[in-house]
Amino acid sequence: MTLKTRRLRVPPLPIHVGVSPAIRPDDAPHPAGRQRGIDRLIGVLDLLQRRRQPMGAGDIARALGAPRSTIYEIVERLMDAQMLESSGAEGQVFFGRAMHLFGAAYLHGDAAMRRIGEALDALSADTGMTVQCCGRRGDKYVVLECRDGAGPFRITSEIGVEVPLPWTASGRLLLGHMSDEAIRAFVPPEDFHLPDGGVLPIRTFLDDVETARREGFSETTGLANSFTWCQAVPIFGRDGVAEFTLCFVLPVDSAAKQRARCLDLLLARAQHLSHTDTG
Amino acid sequence: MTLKTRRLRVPPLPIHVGVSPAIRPDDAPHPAGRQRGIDRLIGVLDLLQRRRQPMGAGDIARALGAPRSTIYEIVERLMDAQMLESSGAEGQVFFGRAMHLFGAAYLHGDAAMRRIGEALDALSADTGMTVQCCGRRGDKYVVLECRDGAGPFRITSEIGVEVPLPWTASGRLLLGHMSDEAIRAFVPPEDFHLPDGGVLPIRTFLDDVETARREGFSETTGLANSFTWCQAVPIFGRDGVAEFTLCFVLPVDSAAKQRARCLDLLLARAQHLSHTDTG
DNA sequence: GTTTTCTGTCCGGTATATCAGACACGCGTT
DNA sequence: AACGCGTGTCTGATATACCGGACAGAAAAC
Repeated sequence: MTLKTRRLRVPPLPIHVGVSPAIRPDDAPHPAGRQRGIDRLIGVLDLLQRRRQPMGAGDIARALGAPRSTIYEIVERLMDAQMLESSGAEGQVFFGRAMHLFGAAYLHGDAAMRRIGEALDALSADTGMTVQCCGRRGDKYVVLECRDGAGPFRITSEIGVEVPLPWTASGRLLLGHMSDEAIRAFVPPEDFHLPDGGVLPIRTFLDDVETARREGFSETTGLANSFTWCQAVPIFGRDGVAEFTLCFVLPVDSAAKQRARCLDLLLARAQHLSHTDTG
Repeated sequence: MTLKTRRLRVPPLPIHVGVSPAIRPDDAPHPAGRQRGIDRLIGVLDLLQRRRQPMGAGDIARALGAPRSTIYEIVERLMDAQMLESSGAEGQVFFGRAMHLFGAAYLHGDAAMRRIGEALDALSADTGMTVQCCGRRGDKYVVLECRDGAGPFRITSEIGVEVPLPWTASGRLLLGHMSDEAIRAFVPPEDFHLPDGGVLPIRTFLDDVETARREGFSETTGLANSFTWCQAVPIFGRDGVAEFTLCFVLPVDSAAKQRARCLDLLLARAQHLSHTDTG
């Protein structure tokens, strides 16, 4: 239970237009002691998914605080199974072909996700704008699916990028089922620090969540960046909790009329996808 | 080392238009004895990817010849990590959200695969036909990526479906780097039994492979089914081996002129994607 | 009704996977 | 040369993960 605050060398995370990646304190707490191979394996995959770039076995071991010999073993086994493959420079590994097949099987098998994909296609075709489906992963917001907009200077995003919930319109909806206290306890304090250096007051965020819950949608701008206008609407699961969101990422200078049209399209689609019958 | 030939209840495998799934004898040989958690985990994922449908923990254990208690444990852990999620009926599990994120990271990170995806988009837009990227997984052919054609009775396929190599045009190219003896040793004898009940003579197949290697493409019909005309061209890796193929799946009654055009498009794209400079 | 079959959970023993550490090697710096 | 640093491989010891089997409850079969 050694809680190291020492900050290991953090490799530069890629910067993406539209959403900037989450700043993790560093990595999951190192529970130390002997761990199961399965847990090591999951740690390796999660690490690669967050770093979003090939890593060497030694780097992985260091980042996870795991024994090198163990990680070398596991990485080798994962490469046999094509879940990892050598990538980039000598000795670097990243996700392999098998992961793609597993992921495709998920998309194909999950009826909700398949319908959402069709909705994104339609929204993208209708408007030419960047549209996303987002959800929660741990205490972060994550892009689950997206269709990039058209045009020379299009705003794009990347599946799997994690961002603090308070930076996003979707975040206001995805926490709509929680009480103020629950939200305070759930969202890490550092996630209220915006990338421009400012700090979002928690009270403001809680009010935003309440407003979003009442109005059934959320619009934000100037949070993760200053050049996008984000619209998000909730997709409710059977339990009435906002499981996913549909989002448009519009240029901040888009016309009010177009914004209104996009929001209407989103609301119609999301209502159709939700499991609640009470519109 | 009990080699059970008793055939366990085999759940019906889904039938897909265009390509029928591979008939596995049943499952991988059960090595028996105590196994590592990691190997069990990989077994679970591979099993679900082949069966292509949710399974209960008990079913998984039976299919793998693994102890129930172990599989229950591992499935639970995988659900915690969102690599599996409950799906379908009570107690059934299938791939989860995390697998999708891992798979998307693979597609994003693998430069070759990303360029292939763009090529498929272009080919699909140009022709409106079903187009695929295929590869080898073990001794089977597998669809790695696809874009389905337009139209009311379109021919579709599904990422991840495995099929015996001799049933496909791509199979003739993917074995192009092997000697006759190597091919005989590599392809399971039962894979020469076609779904219509006929048997493909090995000699014929070897000649096909030779022809495909010489001509740089392969066309087949009447193998996996009788209503498609398949065209495949190789994408060579740095070592000169056909690592992927690009394929059109055309209706068998398509015009010769259209076929010729499609083949030309394929060849141009694949040459551009190959790592060989000797066009 | 009884019986059988399945599911999900729990428990103790032991085969072994994980771990710490050593080692050889390559590479860049002093 | 000597040194520091990082990589990849190997080994032996031991903490424990995996396994077999038991158990209760539900559901299906008879």
